[in-house]
Amino acid sequence: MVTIVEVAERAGVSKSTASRVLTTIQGRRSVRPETAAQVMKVASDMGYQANLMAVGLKTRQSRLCAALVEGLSDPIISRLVEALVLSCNRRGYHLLLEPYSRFADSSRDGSTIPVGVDGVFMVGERADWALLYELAEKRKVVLVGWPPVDAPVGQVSDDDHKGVSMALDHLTQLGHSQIGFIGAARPVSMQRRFSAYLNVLSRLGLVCREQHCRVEEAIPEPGDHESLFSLGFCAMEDLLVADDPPTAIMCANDLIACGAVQATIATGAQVPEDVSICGFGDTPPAHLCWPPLTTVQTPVHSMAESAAEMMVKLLRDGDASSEKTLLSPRLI
Amino acid sequence: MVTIVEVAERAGVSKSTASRVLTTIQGRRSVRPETAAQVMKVASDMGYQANLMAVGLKTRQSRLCAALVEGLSDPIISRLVEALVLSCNRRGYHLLLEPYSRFADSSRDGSTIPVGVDGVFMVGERADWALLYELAEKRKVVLVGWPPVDAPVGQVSDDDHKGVSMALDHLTQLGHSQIGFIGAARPVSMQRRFSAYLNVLSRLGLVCREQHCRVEEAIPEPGDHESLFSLGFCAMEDLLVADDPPTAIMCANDLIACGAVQATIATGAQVPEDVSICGFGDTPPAHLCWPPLTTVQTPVHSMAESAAEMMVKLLRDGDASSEKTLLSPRLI
DNA sequence: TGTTGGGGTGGGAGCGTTCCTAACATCTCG
DNA sequence: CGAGATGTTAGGAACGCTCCCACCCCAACA
Repeated sequence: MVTIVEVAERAGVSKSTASRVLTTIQGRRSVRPETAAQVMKVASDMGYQANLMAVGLKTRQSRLCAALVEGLSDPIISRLVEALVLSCNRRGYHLLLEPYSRFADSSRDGSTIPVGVDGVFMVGERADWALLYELAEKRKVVLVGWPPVDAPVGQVSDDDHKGVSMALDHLTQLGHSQIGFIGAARPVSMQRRFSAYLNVLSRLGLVCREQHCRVEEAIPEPGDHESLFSLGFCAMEDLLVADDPPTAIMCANDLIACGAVQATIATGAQVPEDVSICGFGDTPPAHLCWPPLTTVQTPVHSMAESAAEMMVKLLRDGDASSEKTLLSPRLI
Repeated sequence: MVTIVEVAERAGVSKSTASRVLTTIQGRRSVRPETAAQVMKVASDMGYQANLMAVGLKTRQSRLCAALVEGLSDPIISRLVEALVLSCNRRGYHLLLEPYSRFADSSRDGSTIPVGVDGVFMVGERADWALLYELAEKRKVVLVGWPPVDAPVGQVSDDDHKGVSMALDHLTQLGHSQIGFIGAARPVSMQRRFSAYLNVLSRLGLVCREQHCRVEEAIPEPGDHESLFSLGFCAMEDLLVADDPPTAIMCANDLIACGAVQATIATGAQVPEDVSICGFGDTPPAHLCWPPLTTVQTPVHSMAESAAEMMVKLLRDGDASSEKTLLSPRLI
């Protein structure tokens, strides 16, 4: 472990000068070029790396952010987190992974997030408002993938309405007019997708038949693939045996869509010849369906990029105003 | 931000005493019970939380570990990481998520792991030996899910051989004798599964026919679901049209198995009536197949638990000896 | 020649902890 | 009743760093 004083001694300068050279990003602040070069050389020769703890203690910022995530095994979440790590690193920040459910267990006071982390990303779509407000009091918070909320925190989300709209446009262009929906009443993202579905349908001049929609009341656990899959499977079985079944189905996410596809195939029908099925999220499961699923791609990379950018801006400017970014998805 | 001196002042003691009370885990070291209780009360009233940076600077340990992971979007990896976070937290450690690929980009000198993190988990099955040895020089390293390696690092892995053995036992009990295999030549886990397959087959007194095996040379990227899926799909299509096709297939992982199942169904055959298909990993995709896949469950939770335990032991005892743990999977 | 000014540099305090050492109080026993 | 043992507490240095402040030197100017 080589310290800055050792570097300074070897370079024949004081630790102040060494510090000045080593911490200055670009704007030189009055240090002779030769001195700077010398310090730089010695530092890299000795393999000097600043001690995170000491810097953090002194400057009162750790360049550490926490990512509060619930259900990392959810494919879309894991892709989002993966992208977020990269985006943060690119800006000189490291990411601390904190599970969310733990807060529900404990006194949910957020105290398990160590003092010293600069900011917190809350990623997922399950909202714990109490925790959010508490966290926002002492730290910068950026919500990723959450539904819009009225709080002084940064927010990045994908545009569900636009995604649904794109999907339904696509389906009507294929000639469908009887378009059903399968989803759940919660979490909020699914709820929003359903209302977007209703909304877009009326815009397109189509009627929504109640018997073409299945919105389950049971709230699936995050990351619980099986129950989502079987939700789609059962709902689809149900829809297919009814009179006058829909010719196309919009699903609230890919897992549900996979279930729906399998159910359709199990009854002997063809996808997409007999029924068109559209998913949402462009998660890995979408690639595991055969035939491949049509799906709305959540823009994980640009979401992560925006979130990280928003965080550094929040941290730099201390701007507490609630900034919101909505990103458009793409149809695959 | 409330410091320990403020707590001490309010409690009417010196900061030393406050520190003694607050840091002592259980074994009381000579502080009067009433004093301790008083300090405790004041601390919790004021919402005192020790400053991570200061503690880290002083004690020279941060209670921070880095998880070097490649391909978080791989379902088994994300489940493993999720479990690892929990296991670490339970032991008072926080987990820093670091992408792996970044090291390949940069000078792969591991310098992006901030000074101060106590230990590094390397999770995945893609081995970068150079990086490993370099890391192991200055830090405690625990390998999770890696193939066994001869280095002074902790190692936790699942028992591939046993898993394959269990699966093949199961298949033979169902009456199969013509058991094929689909996999790839890399990463090492797949390679090991194939050799386990050959091994177990001969133990069972069965012959391995070359035309029943497909071991692809192309190495799939971690987290690349599509290529694994299509690998399984194509290989299975191939196997089914051959003369005297196998009646059962052991796949090197779940994604491949999913592809194989879909390919079988696409040709009009029934699973498992006509062909039995077995996966490996018990990843979410296994639940998305219809009919549900038989699979070998990787014991992610116990792997994470062992890895975390091994890390704290390594950190505590400074024991550099290479400890290895093999954990048995379960058949689902 | 004395004064100013500014570029370049060193000294040192202090960030919030932990922990070593010394001091003090109380008790035990010869 | 005093020496030593024991238990409890306070003081202060140190961890590695940043940054404020003071300092020095030399050119420029009066």
